[in-house]
Amino acid sequence: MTSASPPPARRIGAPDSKTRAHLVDAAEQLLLEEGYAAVTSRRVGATAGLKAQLVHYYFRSMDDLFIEVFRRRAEENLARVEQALAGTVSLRTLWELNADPRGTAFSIEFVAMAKHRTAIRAEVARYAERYRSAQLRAMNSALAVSEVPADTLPPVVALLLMTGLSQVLSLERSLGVVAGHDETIEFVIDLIDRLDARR
Amino acid sequence: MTSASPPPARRIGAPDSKTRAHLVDAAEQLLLEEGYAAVTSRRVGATAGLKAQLVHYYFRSMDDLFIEVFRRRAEENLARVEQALAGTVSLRTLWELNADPRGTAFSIEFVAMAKHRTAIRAEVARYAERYRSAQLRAMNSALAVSEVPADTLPPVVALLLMTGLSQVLSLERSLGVVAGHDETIEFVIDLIDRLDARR
DNA sequence: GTCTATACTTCGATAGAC
DNA sequence: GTCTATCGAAGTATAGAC
Repeated sequence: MTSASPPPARRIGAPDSKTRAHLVDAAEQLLLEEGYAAVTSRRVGATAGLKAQLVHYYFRSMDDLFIEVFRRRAEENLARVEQALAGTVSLRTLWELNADPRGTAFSIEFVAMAKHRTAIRAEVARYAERYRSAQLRAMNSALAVSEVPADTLPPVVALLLMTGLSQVLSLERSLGVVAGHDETIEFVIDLIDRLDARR
Repeated sequence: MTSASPPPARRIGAPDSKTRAHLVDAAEQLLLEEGYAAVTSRRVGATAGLKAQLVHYYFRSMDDLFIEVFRRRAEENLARVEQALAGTVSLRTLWELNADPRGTAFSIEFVAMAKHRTAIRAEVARYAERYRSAQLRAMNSALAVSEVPADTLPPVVALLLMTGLSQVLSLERSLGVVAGHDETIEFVIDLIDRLDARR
């Protein structure tokens, strides 16, 4: 659990501080409502009802704050997927985990940041691999149970198609572009349910 | 072609100025290389080798600059798709137009911005609909030629799957997460080519 | 028509007070 | 251990000189 920036000699607040948690909450809220560019120390402070300088007391840099926001949700999300994976998971469940709009909004912000900020990219990439691997295990078993042969539809392909589709849908919806969405969702869910019924 | 902001009483430079075009170039370069947060008047000026204040002479606001950057590329892109559409287009061509990594990088930035900035959202949404419609016409004809019945794979569904997949692939690649990519691309291209061969 | 001098705001970060 | 006073750099935008 190494830190993002090479350590400058400065005192940093306790990791379990309640104030610190409030700051992370405020940062997350701002991130989702106004995008990463709105997450400045001053605005985070104001949103949390605290002084802006506290952000720099609890976090070495803004990147460190972002990473904390990311980690908190990523771990929670990963836990959810791994829990759903405990039994034999259905394609339907897998689809619904992916389609969660809250998750996609979060993704957009962090992917946009990750493209240009090394510390954040490392964190996002690490999580993406773990997430992918968990999902792939689930997809493997789901397709096997429904007796879909791997040369008809390899699990990785199914997973990437699924992920891509739910991202595009969510992303377009956020723009107000929804032509064809209902038809597509209906088609996909219908297909998924037919496969799930084979088990 | 209305402007984004309600007009403040200030003089704005000629739209066909060469200096103005240089600023747009610089903004685009910065956007792609460092993300939208790096596109500030000062940095755009420095990149173009010009005074930062010129940005505000040629553009009412930074949003107006972003919209200009967007429009220039969007129109060019749309023209490319519509041109490819002139004859009967193959699925392969459609795939390749979508998979262009330069386009996806551009998309990420503008979609991230559009989520939180109304003027930009309006512009992006308008373009997205035109683009979608052009692509859909192409997909319709391509699938019809290959005799894929609409109840097996509706064109909208095919299009959204294709778009989603190419976006996810490009996005993950930018993070350095490429597990399963080659296999997926091979599978999809193979499928596409088999369908194209039926024509 | 084109550009610059300048104003004012907000940024991240630190040193040091409690 | 916790918080605040303060700094220098960078942000957008305008009014007015050429």
